[in-house]
Amino acid sequence: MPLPASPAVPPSVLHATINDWFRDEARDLPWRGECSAWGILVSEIMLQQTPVVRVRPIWEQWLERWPTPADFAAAPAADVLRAWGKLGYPRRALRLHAAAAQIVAEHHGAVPDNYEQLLSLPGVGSYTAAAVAAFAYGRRTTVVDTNIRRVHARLVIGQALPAPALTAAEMSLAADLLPEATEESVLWNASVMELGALICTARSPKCGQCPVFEQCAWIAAGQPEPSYIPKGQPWAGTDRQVRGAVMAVLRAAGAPVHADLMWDAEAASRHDEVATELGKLHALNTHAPQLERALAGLVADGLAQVSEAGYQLPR
DNA sequence: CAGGCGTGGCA
DNA sequence: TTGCCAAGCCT
Repeated sequence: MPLPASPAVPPSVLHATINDWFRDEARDLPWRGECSAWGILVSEIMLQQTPVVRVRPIWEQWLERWPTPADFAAAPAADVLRAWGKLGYPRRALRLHAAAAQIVAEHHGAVPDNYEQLLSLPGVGSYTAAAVAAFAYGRRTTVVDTNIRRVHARLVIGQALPAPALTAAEMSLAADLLPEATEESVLWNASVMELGALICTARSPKCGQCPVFEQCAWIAAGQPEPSYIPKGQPWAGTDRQVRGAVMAVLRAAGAPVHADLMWDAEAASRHDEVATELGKLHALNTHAPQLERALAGLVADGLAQVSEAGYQLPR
Protein backbone atom coordinates (compact mmCIF):
# COMPACT_ATOMS: atom_id res chain seq x y z
CA MET A 1 0.00 0.00 0.00
CA PRO A 2 1.39 3.41 -0.95
CA LEU A 3 1.52 6.38 1.35
CA PRO A 4 -1.84 7.44 2.78
CA ALA A 5 -3.88 8.55 -0.21
CA SER A 6 -6.09 10.80 1.86
CA PRO A 7 -4.57 11.89 5.14
CA ALA A 8 -7.03 11.80 8.01
CA VAL A 9 -5.97 15.35 8.81
CA PRO A 10 -5.51 18.14 6.26
CA PRO A 11 -1.89 19.29 6.18
CA SER A 12 -3.02 22.84 6.89
CA VAL A 13 -4.18 21.75 10.34
CA LEU A 14 -0.78 20.24 11.05
CA HIS A 15 0.94 23.37 9.75
CA ALA A 16 -1.01 25.65 12.04
CA THR A 17 -0.79 23.41 15.10
CA ILE A 18 2.91 22.61 14.93
CA ASN A 19 3.92 26.12 13.92
CA ASP A 20 1.93 27.55 16.84
CA TRP A 21 3.60 25.07 19.17
CA PHE A 22 7.00 26.16 17.85
CA ARG A 23 6.29 29.84 18.48
CA ASP A 24 5.58 29.02 22.13
CA GLU A 25 8.03 26.25 22.89
CA ALA A 26 11.06 26.60 20.61
CA ARG A 27 14.45 26.81 22.27
CA ASP A 28 16.16 30.17 22.17
CA LEU A 29 19.26 29.26 20.16
CA PRO A 30 21.86 31.83 19.08
CA TRP A 31 21.74 30.80 15.41
CA ARG A 32 18.03 31.49 15.30
CA GLY A 33 16.77 35.02 14.76
CA GLU A 34 19.51 37.58 14.21
CA CYS A 35 22.37 35.63 12.65
CA SER A 36 24.52 35.82 9.53
CA ALA A 37 24.31 33.18 6.82
CA TRP A 38 27.85 32.24 7.79
CA GLY A 39 26.72 31.71 11.38
CA ILE A 40 23.89 29.50 10.14
CA LEU A 41 26.25 27.46 7.97
CA VAL A 42 28.72 26.98 10.83
CA SER A 43 25.91 25.85 13.13
CA GLU A 44 24.57 23.35 10.60
CA ILE A 45 27.99 21.77 10.08
CA MET A 46 28.64 21.57 13.82
CA LEU A 47 25.20 20.11 14.46
CA GLN A 48 25.75 17.20 12.08
CA GLN A 49 25.56 14.24 14.47
CA THR A 50 26.43 16.43 17.45
CA PRO A 51 24.01 17.59 20.20
CA VAL A 52 23.06 21.26 20.57
CA VAL A 53 24.41 21.54 24.12
CA ARG A 54 27.90 20.62 22.98
CA VAL A 55 27.82 22.81 19.86
CA ARG A 56 26.58 26.00 21.45
CA PRO A 57 29.70 27.17 23.35
CA ILE A 58 32.05 26.27 20.48
CA TRP A 59 29.80 28.06 17.97
CA GLU A 60 29.89 31.21 20.13
CA GLN A 61 33.70 31.12 20.17
CA TRP A 62 33.94 30.54 16.44
CA LEU A 63 31.64 33.39 15.44
CA GLU A 64 33.53 35.71 17.77
CA ARG A 65 36.89 34.61 16.39
CA TRP A 66 35.94 34.18 12.72
CA PRO A 67 32.94 36.43 11.94
CA THR A 68 33.14 35.88 8.17
CA PRO A 69 34.11 33.10 5.76
CA ALA A 70 37.19 35.12 4.76
CA ASP A 71 38.37 35.37 8.37
CA PHE A 72 37.98 31.65 8.76
CA ALA A 73 39.55 30.74 5.42
CA ALA A 74 42.67 32.68 6.43
CA ALA A 75 43.17 30.68 9.64
CA PRO A 76 45.75 27.85 9.78
CA ALA A 77 44.21 24.40 9.70
CA ALA A 78 45.87 23.55 13.02
CA ASP A 79 44.05 26.45 14.69
CA VAL A 80 40.79 25.29 13.17
CA LEU A 81 41.22 21.74 14.45
CA ARG A 82 42.19 22.90 17.95
CA ALA A 83 39.20 25.25 18.06
CA TRP A 84 36.97 22.39 16.96
CA GLY A 85 37.97 20.74 20.23
CA LYS A 86 36.05 17.63 21.08
CA LEU A 87 32.99 18.13 18.89
CA GLY A 88 33.88 14.91 17.11
CA TYR A 89 34.16 14.02 13.42
CA PRO A 90 37.00 16.56 12.92
CA ARG A 91 36.86 16.09 9.15
CA ARG A 92 33.86 18.39 9.33
CA ALA A 93 36.14 21.20 10.50
CA LEU A 94 38.51 20.62 7.60
CA ARG A 95 35.68 20.49 5.09
CA LEU A 96 34.20 23.71 6.45
CA HIS A 97 37.64 25.26 6.11
CA ALA A 98 37.73 24.19 2.46
CA ALA A 99 34.16 25.42 2.02
CA ALA A 100 35.16 28.86 3.31
CA ALA A 101 37.99 28.98 0.81
CA GLN A 102 35.58 28.09 -1.96
CA ILE A 103 33.14 30.75 -0.76
CA VAL A 104 35.91 33.35 -0.94
CA ALA A 105 37.19 32.15 -4.32
CA GLU A 106 33.89 31.60 -6.09
CA HIS A 107 31.30 33.69 -4.24
CA HIS A 108 33.17 36.85 -3.21
CA GLY A 109 33.14 35.73 0.41
CA ALA A 110 29.36 35.49 0.69
CA VAL A 111 27.69 32.21 1.61
CA PRO A 112 25.71 31.19 -1.50
CA ASP A 113 21.95 31.61 -1.22
CA ASN A 114 20.70 28.72 -3.34
CA TYR A 115 20.54 24.97 -2.92
CA GLU A 116 22.74 23.99 -5.88
CA GLN A 117 25.66 26.24 -5.00
CA LEU A 118 25.43 25.30 -1.33
CA LEU A 119 25.43 21.61 -2.25
CA SER A 120 28.70 22.05 -4.14
CA LEU A 121 30.49 23.10 -0.96
CA PRO A 122 32.59 20.42 0.79
CA GLY A 123 30.80 18.90 3.75
CA VAL A 124 27.45 20.27 2.64
CA GLY A 125 24.99 17.56 1.64
CA SER A 126 21.31 17.61 0.80
CA TYR A 127 20.16 18.32 4.35
CA THR A 128 22.62 21.14 5.06
CA ALA A 129 22.12 22.78 1.67
CA ALA A 130 18.36 22.84 2.16
CA ALA A 131 18.65 24.00 5.77
CA VAL A 132 20.94 26.94 4.96
CA ALA A 133 18.79 27.99 2.01
CA ALA A 134 15.73 27.97 4.26
CA PHE A 135 17.05 29.29 7.56
CA ALA A 136 19.65 31.76 6.31
CA TYR A 137 17.87 32.99 3.19
CA GLY A 138 14.20 32.25 3.74
CA ARG A 139 13.96 29.99 0.70
CA ARG A 140 11.20 27.44 0.31
CA THR A 141 13.13 24.17 0.35
CA THR A 142 12.32 20.67 1.52
CA VAL A 143 14.42 20.10 4.62
CA VAL A 144 14.73 16.49 5.72
CA ASP A 145 16.81 15.55 8.73
CA THR A 146 16.59 12.68 11.20
CA ASN A 147 14.07 14.55 13.37
CA ILE A 148 11.78 15.36 10.49
CA ARG A 149 12.01 11.81 9.18
CA ARG A 150 10.98 10.43 12.59
CA VAL A 151 8.08 12.84 13.00
CA HIS A 152 6.79 11.99 9.53
CA ALA A 153 7.18 8.26 10.15
CA ARG A 154 5.06 8.45 13.28
CA LEU A 155 2.62 11.26 12.65
CA VAL A 156 1.79 10.41 9.02
CA ILE A 157 2.87 6.84 8.33
CA GLY A 158 2.18 5.36 11.74
CA GLN A 159 5.56 3.67 12.17
CA ALA A 160 7.86 3.91 15.19
CA LEU A 161 10.94 4.80 13.17
CA PRO A 162 11.80 5.89 9.63
CA ALA A 163 13.60 3.49 7.29
CA PRO A 164 17.32 2.86 7.99
CA ALA A 165 18.22 5.05 5.02
CA LEU A 166 16.47 8.04 3.48
CA THR A 167 14.11 6.90 0.72
CA ALA A 168 12.61 8.66 -2.28
CA ALA A 169 9.18 8.11 -0.75
CA GLU A 170 10.19 10.08 2.32
CA MET A 171 11.47 12.97 0.24
CA SER A 172 8.25 12.91 -1.73
CA LEU A 173 6.15 12.94 1.43
CA ALA A 174 8.17 15.80 2.90
CA ALA A 175 7.75 17.78 -0.31
CA ASP A 176 4.00 17.14 -0.25
CA LEU A 177 3.72 18.28 3.35
CA LEU A 178 5.66 21.50 2.83
CA PRO A 179 3.39 24.57 3.04
CA GLU A 180 2.97 26.46 -0.22
CA ALA A 181 3.62 29.88 1.26
CA THR A 182 7.36 30.50 1.48
CA GLU A 183 7.41 32.12 4.91
CA GLU A 184 5.22 29.39 6.37
CA SER A 185 7.39 26.70 4.78
CA VAL A 186 10.50 28.05 6.49
CA LEU A 187 8.75 28.03 9.84
CA TRP A 188 7.38 24.54 9.19
CA ASN A 189 10.84 23.11 8.51
CA ALA A 190 12.11 24.51 11.80
CA SER A 191 8.98 23.52 13.68
CA VAL A 192 8.93 19.87 12.69
CA MET A 193 12.64 19.58 13.38
CA GLU A 194 12.15 21.09 16.82
CA LEU A 195 9.18 18.82 17.53
CA GLY A 196 11.37 15.83 16.76
CA ALA A 197 14.17 17.16 18.93
CA LEU A 198 12.07 18.02 21.98
CA ILE A 199 8.90 15.88 21.93
CA CYS A 200 8.92 13.21 19.25
CA THR A 201 12.31 11.88 20.34
CA ALA A 202 13.85 8.57 19.33
CA ARG A 203 13.75 7.13 22.83
CA SER A 204 10.83 7.72 25.18
CA PRO A 205 8.90 10.32 23.17
CA LYS A 206 6.87 12.78 25.26
CA CYS A 207 3.55 12.02 23.60
CA GLY A 208 1.68 13.52 26.55
CA GLN A 209 3.08 16.92 25.61
CA CYS A 210 2.68 16.57 21.86
CA PRO A 211 0.58 19.23 20.12
CA VAL A 212 -0.49 16.74 17.43
CA PHE A 213 -1.13 13.74 19.66
CA GLU A 214 -4.72 13.59 18.46
CA GLN A 215 -3.65 13.51 14.82
CA CYS A 216 -0.82 10.99 15.22
CA ALA A 217 -1.06 7.85 13.05
CA TRP A 218 1.42 6.01 15.29
CA ILE A 219 -0.73 6.65 18.36
CA ALA A 220 -3.83 5.65 16.42
CA ALA A 221 -2.11 2.39 15.45
CA GLY A 222 -1.35 1.63 19.09
CA GLN A 223 2.33 2.67 19.03
CA PRO A 224 3.63 -0.42 17.20
CA GLU A 225 7.26 -1.43 17.82
CA PRO A 226 9.95 -0.66 15.22
CA SER A 227 9.95 -3.14 12.34
CA TYR A 228 13.74 -3.44 12.51
CA ILE A 229 16.53 -3.18 15.07
CA PRO A 230 18.79 -0.18 14.51
CA LYS A 231 22.37 -1.42 14.33
CA GLY A 232 24.61 0.32 16.80
CA GLN A 233 28.10 1.51 16.07
CA PRO A 234 30.85 -0.44 17.87
CA TRP A 235 33.38 1.76 19.56
CA ALA A 236 35.74 -0.01 21.92
CA GLY A 237 38.71 -1.39 20.04
CA THR A 238 37.88 0.31 16.75
CA ASP A 239 40.12 2.40 14.54
CA ARG A 240 37.86 5.33 15.29
CA GLN A 241 38.67 5.13 18.96
CA VAL A 242 42.40 5.11 18.18
CA ARG A 243 42.05 7.99 15.72
CA GLY A 244 40.22 9.99 18.35
CA ALA A 245 42.94 9.35 20.91
CA VAL A 246 45.68 10.32 18.45
CA MET A 247 43.84 13.51 17.50
CA ALA A 248 43.57 14.40 21.17
CA VAL A 249 47.35 14.00 21.46
CA LEU A 250 47.99 16.20 18.44
CA ARG A 251 45.59 18.91 19.63
CA ALA A 252 47.41 19.00 22.96
CA ALA A 253 50.86 19.10 21.39
CA GLY A 254 52.64 22.36 20.71
CA ALA A 255 55.32 20.62 18.66
CA PRO A 256 55.54 17.53 16.45
CA VAL A 257 55.06 14.30 18.39
CA HIS A 258 57.69 11.73 17.53
CA ALA A 259 56.29 8.39 16.43
CA ASP A 260 58.15 6.64 19.24
CA LEU A 261 56.02 8.40 21.81
CA MET A 262 52.91 6.87 20.29
CA TRP A 263 54.26 3.48 21.35
CA ASP A 264 56.51 4.06 24.33
CA ALA A 265 54.63 4.93 27.50
CA GLU A 266 57.90 5.34 29.41
CA ALA A 267 59.21 8.00 27.05
CA ALA A 268 55.83 9.62 26.76
CA SER A 269 55.57 10.18 30.50
CA ARG A 270 58.53 12.56 30.29
CA HIS A 271 56.70 14.88 27.92
CA ASP A 272 54.25 16.40 30.35
CA GLU A 273 52.62 18.56 27.68
CA VAL A 274 51.13 15.54 25.95
CA ALA A 275 51.62 12.89 28.64
CA THR A 276 47.97 12.87 29.67
CA GLU A 277 46.59 12.30 26.17
CA LEU A 278 49.39 9.89 25.29
CA GLY A 279 48.51 7.98 28.43
CA LYS A 280 44.94 7.59 27.21
CA LEU A 281 46.22 6.40 23.84
CA HIS A 282 48.54 3.84 25.45
CA ALA A 283 45.74 2.67 27.73
CA LEU A 284 43.93 1.40 24.63
CA ASN A 285 46.67 -1.23 24.21
CA THR A 286 46.42 -0.81 20.48
CA HIS A 287 48.22 -3.36 18.39
CA ALA A 288 50.85 -2.01 16.02
CA PRO A 289 48.97 -2.59 12.76
CA GLN A 290 45.94 -0.76 14.08
CA LEU A 291 47.88 2.27 15.27
CA GLU A 292 49.73 2.36 11.96
CA ARG A 293 46.42 2.22 10.17
CA ALA A 294 44.94 4.98 12.29
CA LEU A 295 47.95 7.26 11.78
CA ALA A 296 47.99 6.63 8.05
CA GLY A 297 44.27 7.29 7.91
CA LEU A 298 44.59 10.60 9.70
CA VAL A 299 47.35 11.68 7.32
CA ALA A 300 45.34 10.54 4.32
CA ASP A 301 42.36 12.53 5.56
CA GLY A 302 44.48 15.63 6.01
CA LEU A 303 43.95 15.64 9.76
CA ALA A 304 47.63 15.07 10.50
CA GLN A 305 51.04 15.60 8.92
CA VAL A 306 54.18 13.49 9.23
CA SER A 307 57.80 14.59 9.07
CA GLU A 308 61.06 13.40 10.54
CA ALA A 309 60.16 15.35 13.66
CA GLY A 310 56.96 13.38 14.07
CA TYR A 311 53.21 13.84 13.75
CA GLN A 312 51.42 17.15 14.06
CA LEU A 313 48.23 18.91 13.04
CA PRO A 314 48.30 20.14 9.42
CA ARG A 315 49.70 23.63 8.82
C1' DC B 1 25.32 1.88 -1.03
C1' DA B 2 26.67 0.05 3.24
C1' DG B 3 30.04 1.29 6.11
C1' DG B 4 33.41 4.52 8.11
C1' DC B 5 33.85 8.49 10.70
C1' DG B 6 34.25 11.23 17.28
C1' DT B 7 32.36 12.22 21.43
C1' DG B 8 29.93 12.22 25.76
C1' DG B 9 25.37 12.25 28.16
C1' DC B 10 21.66 9.65 29.42
C1' DA B 11 17.86 5.88 29.75
C1' DT C 1 26.50 -0.19 33.78
C1' DT C 2 26.32 -0.10 28.74
C1' DG C 3 24.30 0.58 24.55
C1' DC C 4 21.83 4.07 22.17
C1' DC C 5 21.74 8.31 20.09
C1' DA C 6 22.67 13.44 18.47
C1' DA C 7 20.29 19.31 12.78
C1' DG C 8 25.00 13.84 8.02
C1' DC C 9 28.47 13.42 4.56
C1' DC C 10 31.38 10.93 1.58
C1' DT C 11 33.13 6.96 -0.97
